[in-house]
Amino acid sequence: MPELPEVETVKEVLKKELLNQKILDVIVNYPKMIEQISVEDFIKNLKNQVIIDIKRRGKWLLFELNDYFLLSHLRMEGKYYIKNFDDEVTRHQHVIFKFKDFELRYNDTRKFGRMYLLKKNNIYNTKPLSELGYEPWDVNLNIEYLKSKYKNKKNPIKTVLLDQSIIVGIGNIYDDEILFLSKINPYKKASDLTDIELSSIINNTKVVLEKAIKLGGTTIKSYTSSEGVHGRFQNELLVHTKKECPICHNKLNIEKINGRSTYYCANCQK
DNA sequence: CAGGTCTCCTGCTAGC
DNA sequence: TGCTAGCAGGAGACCT
Repeated sequence: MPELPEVETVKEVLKKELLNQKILDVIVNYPKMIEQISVEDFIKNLKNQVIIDIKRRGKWLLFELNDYFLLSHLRMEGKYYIKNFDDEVTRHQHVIFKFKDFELRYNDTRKFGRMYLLKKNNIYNTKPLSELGYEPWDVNLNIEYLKSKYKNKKNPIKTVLLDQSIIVGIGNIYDDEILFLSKINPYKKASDLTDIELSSIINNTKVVLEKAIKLGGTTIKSYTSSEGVHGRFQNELLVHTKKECPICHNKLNIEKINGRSTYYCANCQK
């Protein structure tokens, strides 16, 4: 499941292939994937646009074109494949972008991914990007900021860390890793966290995500960032998917918190 | 405003 | 062996 490091990896892989390439045609096999505008307009507006840059904001991929930004959220299983024209189109390849010498195919088994095509001006102040909180490395992400955001949050910190309007990029896997490194029990109410705990969360978010980016993300089950690209961070996971605490060797708790499977050590995380 | 629940999807798995 | 019910999960919609 793509979280920030996986999207960062996809971005880098796609930049190598797609910069300065002109979109010649687009095929949409699953219209619900396109938000806000009709498939007809989506295709019409994309034709002849050149990919000037590819950026990332939170878990969103941003394809910068001449006149638009194409936003793509991979959600659970979205992947981009570079294919030849005559490669077989499988049932999970929902959007196909045709370039001069190859095709870019958006593949998504569960069809949860979404795309927006937005006029270029002011995209960071337009939904969906306007709803996002700080990047983990933003200097504005500090204890005072988290305190103000968490003040009225009675939900478990496990749940609140997933809230993209506060900090972007954390998904269910890295959430568990961050809380383990911070020695914080996932059930602890966000509003009850001390300054030291908030500081730990800020630091460990950066530590975990930076390391995952260096290793090309995490490959669990079906998720690969791009065809043939496998992350290696899964080898570094401390608690998520694990059975035993790497520090005290107690058996890890595996429980559902607000519907999300959560791995933690009840002994080390207070 | 905060929080709970439902929804979207399909592949996989536990259980019979 | 073959079937099905149930589960996984990011984020938005909708309700309280």
